[in-house]
Amino acid sequence: MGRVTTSQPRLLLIDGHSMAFRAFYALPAENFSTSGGQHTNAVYGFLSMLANILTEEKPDFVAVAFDVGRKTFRTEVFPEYKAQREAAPEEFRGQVELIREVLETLGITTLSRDNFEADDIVATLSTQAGADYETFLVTGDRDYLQLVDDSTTVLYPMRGVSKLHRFTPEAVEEKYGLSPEQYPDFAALRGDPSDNLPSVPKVGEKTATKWIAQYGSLDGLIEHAEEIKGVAGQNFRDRIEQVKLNRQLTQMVTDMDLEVGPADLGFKVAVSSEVAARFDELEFGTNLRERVLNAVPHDAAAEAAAAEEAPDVSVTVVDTPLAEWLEDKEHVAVFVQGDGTPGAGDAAALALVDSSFEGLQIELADLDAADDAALAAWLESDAPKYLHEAKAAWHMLSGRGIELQGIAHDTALAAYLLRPGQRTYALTDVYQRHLQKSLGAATEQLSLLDDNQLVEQAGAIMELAAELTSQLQEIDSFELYTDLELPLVSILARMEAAGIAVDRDVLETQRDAFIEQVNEQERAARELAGDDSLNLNSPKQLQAVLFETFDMPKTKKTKTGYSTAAKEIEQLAATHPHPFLDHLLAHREYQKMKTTLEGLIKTIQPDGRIHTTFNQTVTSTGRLSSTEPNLQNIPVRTEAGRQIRSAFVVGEGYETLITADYSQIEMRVMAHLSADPGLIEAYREGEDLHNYVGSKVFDVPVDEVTPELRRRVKAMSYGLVYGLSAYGLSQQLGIPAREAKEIMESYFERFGGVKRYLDEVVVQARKDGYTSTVFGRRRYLPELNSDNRVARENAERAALNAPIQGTAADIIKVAMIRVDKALEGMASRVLLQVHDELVVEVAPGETEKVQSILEREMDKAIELTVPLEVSVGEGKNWDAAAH
DNA sequence: CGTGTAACGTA
DNA sequence: CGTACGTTACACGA
Repeated sequence: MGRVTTSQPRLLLIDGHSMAFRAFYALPAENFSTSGGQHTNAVYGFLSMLANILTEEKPDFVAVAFDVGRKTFRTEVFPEYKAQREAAPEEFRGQVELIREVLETLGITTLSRDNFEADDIVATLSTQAGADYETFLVTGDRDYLQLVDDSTTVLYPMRGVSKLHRFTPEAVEEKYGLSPEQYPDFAALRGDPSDNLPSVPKVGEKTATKWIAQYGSLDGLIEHAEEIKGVAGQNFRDRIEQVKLNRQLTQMVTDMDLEVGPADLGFKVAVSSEVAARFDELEFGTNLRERVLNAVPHDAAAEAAAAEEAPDVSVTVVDTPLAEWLEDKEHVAVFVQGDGTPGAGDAAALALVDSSFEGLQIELADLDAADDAALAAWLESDAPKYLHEAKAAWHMLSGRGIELQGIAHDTALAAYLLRPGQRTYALTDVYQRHLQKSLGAATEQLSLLDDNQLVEQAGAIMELAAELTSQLQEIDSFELYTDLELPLVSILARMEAAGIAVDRDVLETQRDAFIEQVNEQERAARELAGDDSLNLNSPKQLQAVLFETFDMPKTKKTKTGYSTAAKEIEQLAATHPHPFLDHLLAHREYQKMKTTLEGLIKTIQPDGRIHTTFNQTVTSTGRLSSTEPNLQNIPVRTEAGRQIRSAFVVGEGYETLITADYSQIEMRVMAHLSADPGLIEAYREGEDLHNYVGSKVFDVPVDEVTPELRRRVKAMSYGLVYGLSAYGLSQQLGIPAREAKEIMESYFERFGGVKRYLDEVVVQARKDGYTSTVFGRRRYLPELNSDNRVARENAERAALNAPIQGTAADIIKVAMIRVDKALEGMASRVLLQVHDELVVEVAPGETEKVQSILEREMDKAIELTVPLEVSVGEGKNWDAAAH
């Protein structure tokens, strides 16, 4: 609007490093980083700026130039050139490479050349463009002002990167009192601390401007050097050679031999799915992605234009009677709306869409008896149904007395297997992620519902089912999906619906006891601190008491001060005993127990049972997670903790609880994956693993492995599964780093297969971009190739752990399916899964049978090179059933 | 009121 | 400077 359009093509040249750096300092690094620790603030800021400029300037040709390293022809002439610059901050590392990758994905040319700076590339291209192009140079480096002319404008960031100042010849003149050609003369004379170019004493910006203006150029000034009076004049005469060198360095190279010219810098058409994948990797939202994508030519542009007229999902709503419509449908996408709370769900409305995208939308309250019965019968039949988050739908329908069967697709699960570790798998997000189309979320309130809103959701599920199926097949994960994750959906739904019985009285009695204890510890601690309103839960207040009132030695630093974690307090108590510390630690434990108990009591439903939700799409490794409440972290290690466990009891009509767990499953998976002969032998011989490993590592007979040695070996064995370092081991064991290193070396010497495996896993993952479990479950770890050391090492440890933890997760999922099948026809039922443990509620008379089913089916879940070991316990409550 | 951090429970 | 989670409470900024 308002811009004079010329017939000339528009050329945009960006100094990539310069602008990345500006972006880096414009946005706080700590607010932009991926879950793996790679900072992305410069990437984000750069792309945001790029989107703005592209939209504003609408260039026909674009290139972004980058420096290659520090060494250039300039440093050869003048080794001090830019030598004072410190290494870029750690947080900046890797971001330039990420920017280049995104630019390439966007179809924008990037250029760099050994021995030259980005300046020279830009200067050469802009010179080649001459008057034939309207050229825009984007940079935070004022040396570029020498390139400004009638057809070349420099866009220079003023504050942050959002406001760009336009330097035309007039603007340069106005700001510096010099012409663009005079600018490099001025810069050479003034010197430049940022490039480490020396200045002339007594000659600053003012004098430099005056002299250059007076004599027209540096050459003119040098010719008349003898005329200049005063100390400044003498200083200049003394340093003419340095100034000449400055001028030489400031001069940009305008005649590089580049393999491309301005006309070669057109956009390549960006593939929006690839752009989406890049942005997902960087964990950027869809907002920036849309802005950037819309600023460049891309494949979905045509679709998007069409989409403005027609909705993305195109479904025909019909008014065929329900029962008739359902006849001989092969597959149907189902979208259910309602409340998916386990044990308390309800369905309000649903939509059905068939494979020809013909659909119905039904409010359940409106159905007549015949249709109601037909619908229920169909939902409970084996007829294949495609859903998104089928477990929630199961609970909704369960509220209407319908037990959903025939779950043939769950597009949330499919999306999870394709891209684990995403923050959300909501239908609209998955739709956007995998089909690059947008879908409005359905209104939750029934009264506000459009006539076809639910049908659109079901249509999206139908579309996604086809797309995700082929994507899963491409990565050989379709069987994992159909044979493992999908069958688990209804098993988990039934577990959640069953819930686990608790003894409310026991929980409340325990809670009251802990309240007493908490109050007592709090009173004592407040008295000692001399502050009767001290909040022991406030790290801030605690720091004040510990390090100011009591003046104790400082603990480990945290972001907000000094740590008040139990571990640190314990250390403090060991070196500086103080009753306040004892009360504090006691308070911590009781307080934790108290809140755990209060949380649990709140979640008891009217049936006297707690119904957790198992999430199947949360973890990046393949484990389940448990929420509302989390029943996978109920205390067990302390006596007080076991008391809480004892409140989880066998329900009415049932006889007992059985728990069955895999012993050392991750170590066994490690033995299998590493194929280490030593570990395999230990398990095959049925040795106590840690004693066996201890005897090898410390070179003593098995029966001479002391408890202390065993403890160290155990810590190390488990640590290795997590990517433990020698330093970490020394910290955990409280031994010198040297000693820890020796133990690890000795371990790797005796168990070379483990060492080889762990190294290999990272190498392979770096090459592939992902790790795989025995069952083919992938975890993508792009940050293995990050330049950011912290991010990269985090990813390496994740790569070590993912195949092991993930395979163990796969195994127990297989076991759950087998156990569920074996329990068919019996009244006993699985209630909980805690990663390597199943909790079963046993009906009268079925104890022995259930026990043998668990032992058999869990054992047969997979055949590894080492045996699995399942241990089973039985009792009236969860604690008593432990073993 | 929502968001981030510290702390701490589990496998 | 050991992986994977969820919940609680506090502190802070909109």
